[in-house]
This record gives sequence, C-alpha cells and structure tokens, in this order.
Amino acid sequence: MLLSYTEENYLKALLKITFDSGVEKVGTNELASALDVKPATANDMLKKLKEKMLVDYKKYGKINLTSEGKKIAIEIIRKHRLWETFLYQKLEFSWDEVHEVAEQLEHIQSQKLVDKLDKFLAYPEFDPHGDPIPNSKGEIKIHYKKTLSEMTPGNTCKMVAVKDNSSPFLQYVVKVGLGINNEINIISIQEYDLMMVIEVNGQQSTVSQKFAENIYVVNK
Amino acid sequence: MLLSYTEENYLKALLKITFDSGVEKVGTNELASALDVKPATANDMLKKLKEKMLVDYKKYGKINLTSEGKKIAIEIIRKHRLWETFLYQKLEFSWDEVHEVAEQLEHIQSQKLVDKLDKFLAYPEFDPHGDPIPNSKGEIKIHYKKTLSEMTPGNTCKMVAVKDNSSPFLQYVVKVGLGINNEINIISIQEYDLMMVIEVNGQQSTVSQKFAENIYVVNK
DNA sequence: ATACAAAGTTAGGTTAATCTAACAATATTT
DNA sequence: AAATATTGTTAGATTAACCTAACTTTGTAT
Ligand SMILES: [Mn+2]
Ligand SMILES: [Mn+2]
Ligand SMILES: [Mn+2]
Ligand SMILES: [Mn+2]
Repeated sequence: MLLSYTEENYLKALLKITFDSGVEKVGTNELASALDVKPATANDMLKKLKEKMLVDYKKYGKINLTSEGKKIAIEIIRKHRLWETFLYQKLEFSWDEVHEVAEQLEHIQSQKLVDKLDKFLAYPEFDPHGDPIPNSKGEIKIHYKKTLSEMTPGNTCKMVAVKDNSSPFLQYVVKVGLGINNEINIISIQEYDLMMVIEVNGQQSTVSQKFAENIYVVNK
Repeated sequence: MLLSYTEENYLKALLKITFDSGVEKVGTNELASALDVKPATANDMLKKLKEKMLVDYKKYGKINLTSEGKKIAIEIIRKHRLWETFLYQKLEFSWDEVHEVAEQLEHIQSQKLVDKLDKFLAYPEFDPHGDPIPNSKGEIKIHYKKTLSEMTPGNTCKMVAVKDNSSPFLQYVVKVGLGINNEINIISIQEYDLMMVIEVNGQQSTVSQKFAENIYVVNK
C-alpha cells in the first residue's frame, strides 16, 4: 500500500503511544497532541486510515492499529532506527542529532534500501538511544527495563536506553558523564525532592527525579 | 530558505534543462513536460518561484534561474549524485537502480548530512553515471564531452558518462559489455542507418545511433 | 500581411492536510 | 442524578499542488 508521509506519521504515532503508555487504546486528543495537530485534523485522518483498514475505530470509541497498520508502523520505526544507527556509526553524528534527520529518512520508500542498509550496518539490534531495532520480519526484542528512578541506594545498574529523545536531554546526559552501557551506582536519594546522587566511572553527580525517570537501566 | 519538495524539483528541472540543452532560456511547456505536469501547473509554480526571487521571468517571456535559484538547484543535484554514489559504492546497488531512490533522498534537509556523506565517500568527483558531483562550494567540474555517435571508424575513445539515465538503457549498456572508463574502438559505421560496430574489451557489438548518442566519450 | 499553429496564461475546480468554531457524547464530580 | 468538565465530531474555510477548458500572445508559413 502506498501511503503519504503524513499517513505514515499517524501510524507511527499510534504505535509509539501504545509502546510508551503500555495501553492498547488511544484517544483522538492524545494522538493529535502527539502529532502536534488539532483533534479535528486527527479525526479526519482517522476516518481515512479506517477506510484503508489500517486502524480499527468507531465514533467516540478508542483507536487501535489493525495488524496491517501495525506492520507498517513497525517498518517505519525500523527504518527510523536503522537510519539513526547509520548516522551515528558511519557519519559521526552525535546521539542528540540523529533523531531529527531520521524523521525525514524514515519515509524513503525502497525495500531494497532498508535491507541493504541493515546489512551494511551488520544487522544492528539497538539504535544509538538503546531502543531495539525491529528485524526484517518486524520482530522487536523487548527486554524488560526499569528506570533509574526505581533504583535504591546501594543498587548497581547498567544504563541501557533513554526515554526522552530530545536534544537538550541527550546533551545533558552526556554532560553528567552518562552513556549507554555505563555502570551506575546509586549513592543516596534525598527524601524530600527525590534528588539522586549517582556514581558513574568514579564521578559523582546529582540528578533530579525527572532526569532519573528518563534513563532506562537493568539491574546488575 | 525553506522550500517544499515540489519547489525543489522545479528548480532542479530548470537547471537540468539548461545543462542538457545548453540554452539558458527555458519555456513553460518544456518545463512542464520535464516535470510531467500540465503547463498551467508549471505556470502557477513559476509565479510562486518568481515571488521568492528564485526565477527570473515575465509573462510570455522565457524562464531563467536567479543566482540564488541556481545555487539551490546545484545543491540538490549535489545531494542527488552523492546519494547515488553512496548507494552504488556502499550499499551495492546497481547503476540502474540508484536514480529512483536518489530522487527521494535528494530532498532530505540537513547540511550536516550532506557534508558528512561527502566526507564518508571521500569527496567523490563523479557519480555512478559519470556525472560530475558539485563540491561544497557549488563548483562543478565540467569536462568537455563528445558522444559516441560523433566518433568515426579507426577512432579509439573512452566512455566517461551516460546521457540517458533510465533503467532500461543502463541495463542495455551493461549487456553490450560497456561501462564507465571502458576503452572503445570504432570498427565501422553503416552509412544507411548509422549503425556502429564497436569493440570493447575484445568483444564486438553493433549499436544504433540512438544508443551511441547517449554514451559520452573522450578521445584517446 | 493574414492566417494558422504553437506557446503561454487565466479562470475555476479538486484533493490532501490543515485550521477554527460550534456542537455532541462521554466521563467525572458534587 | 444533575452539573460540569473532558473528549470527540462536524461544518466550513484555507493552502499547496495539481487538473481542464477557454483564452491570449507570439511565432511561422503561406
Ligand atoms: Mn528517534
Ligand atoms: Mn532512537
Ligand atoms: Mn540520477
Ligand atoms: Mn547520476
């Protein structure tokens, strides 16, 4: 099926929302705000996507991707993450620069290009932000993740991904001395405001709860 | 200046026409047919591009790119040819497959991407079809070319580029055993229909005038 | 120098994607 | 259960990029 750039973004947003919230059902306002359009606009598009059998939805009801819609959405996320990996690994982009360009590149239509890119990158499993890259069959390796904010003093964990992909956040993470695969020791947590003192590579830093909620870790 | 995908294609088409025809002045119908739209459509866009000071043109007059318009058009051609080179050299695309994908990739907006790609490819001077790649300053190495059809029996020349970039033609070129940098001996030319017998790598082939007109060569 | 042909323009219409403003349905609170 | 707030829908308008059909200008040939 040939979809427009815009239609693709709606499908991707729907999948992203369910990934992030864990809930299958999505609302019109939620979708609209994720895409930075008005609810009326999203509503129009929803009718069109329903017509194309890519979403499951009825008036005043919740929105669901059909399996076909989901398949397409995963393919777009696959392309997005492969391109991010390419920019990061081959073209020396920093991890806070890749997302914006990948937002454009993910819409290039060429199955061959995706396959060849995947091969060129030696079939990477994770993108520069630690997010899993769906394979050519659309399978995603979802490994259970906790956030740094769930850790307690004395814990040691390893950073595996970031939740917030915005450039300011990513730059801040680097400034704190943190990166994917770094080991983190939780030194202490301030009761009052949940500020956390952590140690990475022998360097201590104090981070806010908001910050800690955006760092994915696995226990050591 | 932020231009739409479509506006970029109009600028590129204008430059291409002047390159191919050698003439600076372009007509509305010519432009429309190059873009596969109706003259009325091209006329609308011309007004818009004039407003943005990217083309020089007045009612019933001929069309010219302004220097700003030309600069942008060259940048798009630079991106197109860099991407073709990337696909060909790094992703193992064949030379008849690269153009179509590059038509999409040339519209990706990121100065950094272009610069990094150029560096990654070690600042290539020519694309897979032998066309010169403009450098980061917009300079193009135009080396004087003749077509194979201008050669006479006894001449030896070297193929440097192709004029027609269509997939069927490029595949045919390969079938004849021809490629960029191959040495060609002109064996004979049929007076009546200008069919040409050539020798490449010891292999003789007979090619039509139409074919010969689409192969660029330099004398040996 | 007309007449005809080719080239270019205008007017009016369509579709995709967006908006605002008004309205309707559903959910939450008192 | 009624009132209120939230959420979702509809109607009508706008813009970009396209179209067809009719018209005008320019170029060519008799
Ligand atoms: Mn991203
Ligand atoms: Mn990512
Ligand atoms: Mn090309
Ligand atoms: Mn080329």
